[in-house]
Amino acid sequence: MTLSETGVILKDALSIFSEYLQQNSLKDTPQRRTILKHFLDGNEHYSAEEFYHYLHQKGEDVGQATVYRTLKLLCAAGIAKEVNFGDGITRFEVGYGNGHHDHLICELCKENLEVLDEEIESLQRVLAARYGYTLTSHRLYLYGICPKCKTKNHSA
Amino acid sequence: MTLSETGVILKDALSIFSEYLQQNSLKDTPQRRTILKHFLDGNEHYSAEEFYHYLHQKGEDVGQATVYRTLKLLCAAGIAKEVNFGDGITRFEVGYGNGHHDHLICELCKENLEVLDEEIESLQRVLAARYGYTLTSHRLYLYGICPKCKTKNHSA
DNA sequence: CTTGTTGCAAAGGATTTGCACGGCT
DNA sequence: AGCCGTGCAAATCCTTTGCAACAAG
Repeated sequence: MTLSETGVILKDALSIFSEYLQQNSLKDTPQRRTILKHFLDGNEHYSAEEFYHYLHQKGEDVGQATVYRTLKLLCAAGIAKEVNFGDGITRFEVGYGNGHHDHLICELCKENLEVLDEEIESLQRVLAARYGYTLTSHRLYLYGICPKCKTKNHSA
Repeated sequence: MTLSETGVILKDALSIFSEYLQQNSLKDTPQRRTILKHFLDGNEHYSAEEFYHYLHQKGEDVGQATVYRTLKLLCAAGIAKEVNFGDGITRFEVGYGNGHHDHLICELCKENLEVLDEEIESLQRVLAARYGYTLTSHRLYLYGICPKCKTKNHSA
């Protein structure tokens, strides 16, 4: 089940977006709606370019520049978040209705889980405080081998 | 005190590099030695381009392509490591004689501390295992405000 | 001598931007 | 009507690559 199939996130995100646009005297255009709709649908970690192709596969015709511009806009509106797996490509994930999490990425099949451990989260604050820092955010990427790939490689 | 001022790291890194070059039938050129020497000296988180300019400030004349190629080589030899603060630029740090660590970055002054907490490290393994993953590596970036910047902003 | 290396400049991939036209409010 | 958004293509940024001259083993 994708996020938008819940029928809840989509509606809220749409209104958040409309509100954001109004408050910033920006315009509510069909392209922006299209992008938001499919972005919530996808629920993957698209790069701007991947997402552009995804849209075209879905029969939507939106310019590449508009995709880049709108994904940024969605981040500004708090609906999307940038993620960065270390391969130099900026990806985007749904950042609304979906709290903070870290990423657990299989090095073989690239499967990507969103994970969270409160103890780690709080130890990070403690660690930062040890140096006098006040933590504002963090990014944690865990790389490993997923159970499926472990099995596959044993039998191979 | 920079790493190379210890007089120890530099020597070891040089021999590791020579050894690596020999074992891979690669050549020990003046440019490669120059780059390695200043790389250890710098002890910063340079991007390839920054490092290229740094070299030229130091009066060394090495082509940009050679800098890119050699930094990669240093990574392959285990002397350098790529880091990625999330701004889409690949940076390099000394990865030899300097164990694993995470990064604590001040959002205001960009000061960058290398930090480590064993408890966090081990909880990461536990977290991955919870999903059946075997952890191979991870990257943790903590963003916050350093004590100096906190003071500055209070008085301002 | 053979093979790898260098430096240049051109190519590349990802992302941004200038501009004229078209669409919201 | 006025102003913002769109799409295109050109521009930019960072990085890689092809190639001919050159140097290390």
